[in-house]
Amino acid sequence: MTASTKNRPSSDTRSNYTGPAMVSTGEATAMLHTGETPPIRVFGTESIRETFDDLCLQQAVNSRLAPGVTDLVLNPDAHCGYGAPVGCVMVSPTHVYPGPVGVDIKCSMSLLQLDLPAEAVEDRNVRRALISAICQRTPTGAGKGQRSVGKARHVNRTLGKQLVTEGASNDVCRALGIPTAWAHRCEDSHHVGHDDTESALENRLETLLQHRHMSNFSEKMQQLGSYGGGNHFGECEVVQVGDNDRAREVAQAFGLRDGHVAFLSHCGSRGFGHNLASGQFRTLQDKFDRWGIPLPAGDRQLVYAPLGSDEANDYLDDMALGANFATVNHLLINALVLEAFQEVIPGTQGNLVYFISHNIARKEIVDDRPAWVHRKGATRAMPAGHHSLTNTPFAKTGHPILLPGNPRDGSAVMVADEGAAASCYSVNHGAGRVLGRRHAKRVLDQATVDSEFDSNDVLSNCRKYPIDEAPAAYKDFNEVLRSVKSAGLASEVARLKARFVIKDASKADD
DNA sequence: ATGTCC
Repeated sequence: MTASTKNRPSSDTRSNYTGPAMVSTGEATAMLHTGETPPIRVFGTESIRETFDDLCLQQAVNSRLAPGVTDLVLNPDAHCGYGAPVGCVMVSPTHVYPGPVGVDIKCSMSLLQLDLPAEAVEDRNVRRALISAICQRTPTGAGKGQRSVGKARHVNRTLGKQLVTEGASNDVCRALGIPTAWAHRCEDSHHVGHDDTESALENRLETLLQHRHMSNFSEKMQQLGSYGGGNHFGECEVVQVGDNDRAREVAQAFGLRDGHVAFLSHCGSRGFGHNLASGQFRTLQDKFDRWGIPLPAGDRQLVYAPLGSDEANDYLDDMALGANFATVNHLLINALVLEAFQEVIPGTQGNLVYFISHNIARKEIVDDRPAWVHRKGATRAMPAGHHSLTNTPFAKTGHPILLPGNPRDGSAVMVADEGAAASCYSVNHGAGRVLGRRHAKRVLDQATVDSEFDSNDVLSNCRKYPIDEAPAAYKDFNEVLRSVKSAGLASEVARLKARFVIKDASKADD
């Protein structure tokens, strides 16, 4: 296979599909018809649905028709991905799919509420000092993981093995200086192996460590507490709670403070998760080749494993190992960010509002039976009273949904409504890309992008903001949120207004 | 997403 076709479906992918047949069923809902199988539910206003290009819709159809798939949902932020679109939910009671989890296992959002009033970060010099203190502790960029200041938090091999098998356990949190209470603010603080045991993960890890592609395990553990690159970021926000009684009530239950500073983070499982995901793709693709198993729609990114097989067990174990890394990575980042705030503004206190993934498969009850719900660029959205929230702090309200928008228009905290049942209890994971990276670099102007940050008084660690990450490379966030609200999936609790952004600046000067 | 192909 040549480099140019490697990441895209082969041309015969489209042979049995004559084009999208999208039928509008409401202001922000539609059905995408696949022929024989039930239609795909699509969420998005008409202008949002126009952003779905043919390949994105084709990927949705391919995924819906793949073996063992019983449901597929397309969200307003959907765009082309690997095999399945980014911005979709795929349900299967019988199969697991690495592609519709994604290559960054448990890529997630977290929000730290600080006890600082907005005025505390008004001074540009204070914000510059915060940017510097944070960047010294939570590095950005490929391969970066070494911290230059602060409390020593070296992750040795033993601690690395412990954290990828235990997740955010009390022992792991204590070893890394993470408040143990934060584990209760996680969608999942701990992922177990395919048989629901931790020992399965310990065994799988020992097997992996004998493989060459995992020989850099200790090195990858050093990346704990770092952002990485691409669309990952850290962002200082001012919380603006919605102007209605429900928003105020829910915000209070979430621990959000109107008019106060918060810190939003987006990152995943770094090089470790990438090693695991790419290893799984290679292994499964080799087996499909060797055994002559037909690929769904001829797409190598849609390889799968039937539940109960050794292949599925290994995949689920690898996903859990990567997910545990991502969980502890986010919690450590939040601890480091709090430490940075305390250095610049002594006495600052902070609490984790929530940590929630948008790239993970979870075993959930769908239509009264267990199924693997693959959310690829999609966020779990369970409303008040949902059985899975029993004994969590959010049983009576629904859990926080953290949606990054862009540094110009803000981000959002939402809460699910009853209507979320129609989307397999899911919403979007952000704005969604509207320009590909190469396209963005060609059509967007660096000076315009940078001056927009300046006129909005949003500071950044980047001298030049990465142009393929500019707000204009993403969909209209307000229209995306309007889609979610109008479809009855979730309600807005608060907006987050950016004051400064931490991004990987290393490729911005190309 | 990922030292952007072991």
